[in-house]
Amino acid sequence: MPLWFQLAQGMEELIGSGRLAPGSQLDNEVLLSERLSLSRPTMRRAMQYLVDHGMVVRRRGIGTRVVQSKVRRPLGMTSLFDDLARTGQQPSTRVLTHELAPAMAEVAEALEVAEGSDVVCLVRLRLAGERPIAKMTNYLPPELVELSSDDIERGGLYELLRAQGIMLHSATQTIGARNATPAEARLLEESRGAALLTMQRTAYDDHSRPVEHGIHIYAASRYSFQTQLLTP
Amino acid sequence: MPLWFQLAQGMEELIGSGRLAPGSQLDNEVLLSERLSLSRPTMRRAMQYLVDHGMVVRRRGIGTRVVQSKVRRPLGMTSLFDDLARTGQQPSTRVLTHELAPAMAEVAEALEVAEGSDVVCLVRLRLAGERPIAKMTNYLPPELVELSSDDIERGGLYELLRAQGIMLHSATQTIGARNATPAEARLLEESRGAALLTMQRTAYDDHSRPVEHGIHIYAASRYSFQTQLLTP
DNA sequence: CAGTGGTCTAGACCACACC
DNA sequence: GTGTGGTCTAGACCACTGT
Repeated sequence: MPLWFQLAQGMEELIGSGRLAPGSQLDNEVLLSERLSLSRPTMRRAMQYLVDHGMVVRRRGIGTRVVQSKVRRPLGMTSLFDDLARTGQQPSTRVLTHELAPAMAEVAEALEVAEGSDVVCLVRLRLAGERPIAKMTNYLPPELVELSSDDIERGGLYELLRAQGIMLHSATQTIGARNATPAEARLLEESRGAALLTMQRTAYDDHSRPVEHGIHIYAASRYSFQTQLLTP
Repeated sequence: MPLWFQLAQGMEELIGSGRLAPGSQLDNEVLLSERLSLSRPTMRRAMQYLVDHGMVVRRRGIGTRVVQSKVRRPLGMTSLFDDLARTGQQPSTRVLTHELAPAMAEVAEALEVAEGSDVVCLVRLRLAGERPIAKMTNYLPPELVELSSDDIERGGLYELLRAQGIMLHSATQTIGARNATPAEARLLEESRGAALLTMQRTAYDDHSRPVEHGIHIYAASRYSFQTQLLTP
């Protein structure tokens, strides 16, 4: 583990625990690096990490201050479901469909395969406790991956892909909303025409090959997305 | 302008224009830095920028490859509205309300002021061409900012804040969905009970003071959010 | 002015992937 | 092996802020 990362983790711990108080000013980086017998670039690398994760603000001529800690969220997108999982509500997954099926136009375009060619189609129902909150439909190129339904019920899809040596690199998401069809309302235990959150996502590996396309619907009355973003 | 940034921009340009072909491998960083008479750390700083922006993939022992260019979006969140603006559909803004009003509980909490104390309340209607697509409600601490409705109709709210020396630092967003009330449906020219996309956002300046809280609703049939994200 | 972070250099060694 | 990116060091100068 790199020195600078250990350093950053240590400081993150200090900030998170409040031993470095929100709003307080850190010592300057030259002093800090001397005190820890590190070079300044190493110290700066750790500082950069803290800045990138929104934990401190640095200004030339002024110094480095710990950000007033709001709700500390990881960057990027999290969901209510993650929060539920953390706060103890039993989340679970039920596999509804797991089969080879011909790709619809949208899927074929996203996965860059011929329309109508076979792709892995996976439909899962996500539950919090006893109540369903999302229907997640995923499509994967068939040659990439060998999945068992058991594995899928247990862990996340992305962990499985990673375990097969597929390095995820980037993804594009579209978040929208629409009214539920009667069947969807029934499945998610919502009323007729209830508002649904929708998300489509295409994930790419580090060769820019599409690895997964998902079309998901969420019961909006019990689900939302949170993002924390830093203005660049 | 820093050397490494000019370098990064130059390479970004080369990649964007296709003179560095997608999928092609770059020369190793030692060679590149020698050829340009730069130190390796400077070259690495530029490379890091390209990695952070998803333009290249680097792997130890392998090399640096240009990512296959998908739709090149900026990182973070963009919206259909931005796309409309770029593709020429006339976007416009109409100020519906601009007044001092007592803060509701949600707003008071977000802006960290006493419930019922006065805050600037700003309600805008966003239109694409002739059709309304969003109702945006913003609350701002009254002492922070002096706004004219004219300014607001012309430019974005964030540009105005920046012009007043307020440095935005971070924001938290929650994206959800719900059914439109009759009044909302009428305003956005949607049918009764139509699905709406909702977004609440609180923005903070670099002293971690809340600077703005927004409660926005979007006509989901004509609006969605896009995000491009890199797996860290 | 003194103090801060930002940039840049020159060189060393290490960890990993492929042959 | 050989070649790649990743880490670390030591030191220099610059740009900005506040006094």
